[in-house]
Amino acid sequence: MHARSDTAAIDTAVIEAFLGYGTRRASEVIHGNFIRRMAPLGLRPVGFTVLALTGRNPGITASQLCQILDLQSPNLVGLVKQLQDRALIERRPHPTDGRAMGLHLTVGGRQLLEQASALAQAADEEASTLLTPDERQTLARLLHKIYG
Amino acid sequence: MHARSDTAAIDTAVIEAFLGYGTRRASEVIHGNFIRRMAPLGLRPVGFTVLALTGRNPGITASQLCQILDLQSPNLVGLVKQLQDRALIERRPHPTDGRAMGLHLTVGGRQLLEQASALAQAADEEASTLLTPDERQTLARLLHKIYG
DNA sequence: TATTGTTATACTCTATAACTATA
DNA sequence: TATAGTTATAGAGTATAACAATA
Repeated sequence: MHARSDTAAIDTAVIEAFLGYGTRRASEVIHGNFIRRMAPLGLRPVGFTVLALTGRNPGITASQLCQILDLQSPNLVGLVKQLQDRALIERRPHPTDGRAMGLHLTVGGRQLLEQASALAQAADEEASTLLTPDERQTLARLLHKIYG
Repeated sequence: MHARSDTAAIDTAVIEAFLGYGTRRASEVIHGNFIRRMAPLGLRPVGFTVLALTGRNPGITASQLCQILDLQSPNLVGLVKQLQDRALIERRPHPTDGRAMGLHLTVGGRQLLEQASALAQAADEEASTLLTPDERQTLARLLHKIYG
């Protein structure tokens, strides 16, 4: 459908009062920007966060990523495998835990992360043109009080 | 996995700076509260918003719902059908457009919406206990500047 | 010609159960 | 006994193409 029906007279205040609705809709807007801009790099939101966390925390494990990003480990396996196949990350034996593998960025992974970070920043800014820098910082702080 | 690895030493600031990350994570927290609390009522987030919008805007069409909620119409068909099968909403011919059907709440639908609204409010509050009433209002306002 | 609503279908994301190897 | 990582699988959410009826 190519919807063009008139919605001007519809009262939406009843759902916009909910933070669950506002966070979801705002998330989808930025998510859409992100997907579109990051498509040429072959990165999706979770893949980007994995690259970013690995870049800042060399040797991080899949288990730690799952805890921080609230992922189920079976869903991370394939993603890590893809990043490894693309030679963006390496898996090395964990120095003290024989069960675990430490993740590290390759040179190519670090280069891609730099490009991706700029695009992620652009996706953020595209969605928040109506916000002042102060408001953006306030928004990030209030959101962290919910998920942190 | 039952992750309990130590994440205290992990630097997460690099991703928490992004509004895309913050909105997504906050959305997932409230979403989880919502799903858990709303399960006994058999309502999911989108189903709730459809009931709420229909309750406040009797005669609203599927096309209008799709525009407001940013849904693809094929994905709304089954949901409306379910709500209709549960006798929560009725579809009546649109007064001026022979193609469209106007949606209306039944008495049971209005009763369920009342219960669901209270649970949705509880899901919001459970997630925002660290926010003052002022901060919650500010958060809703800033989010609306992104998705509105 | 465009829009409403529909069916069928595919793709992504997420969740659960069960397994191994190691702690 | 518990955790790290893996496999297989199922469910939910979302997307596109194509269609009939009406504007």
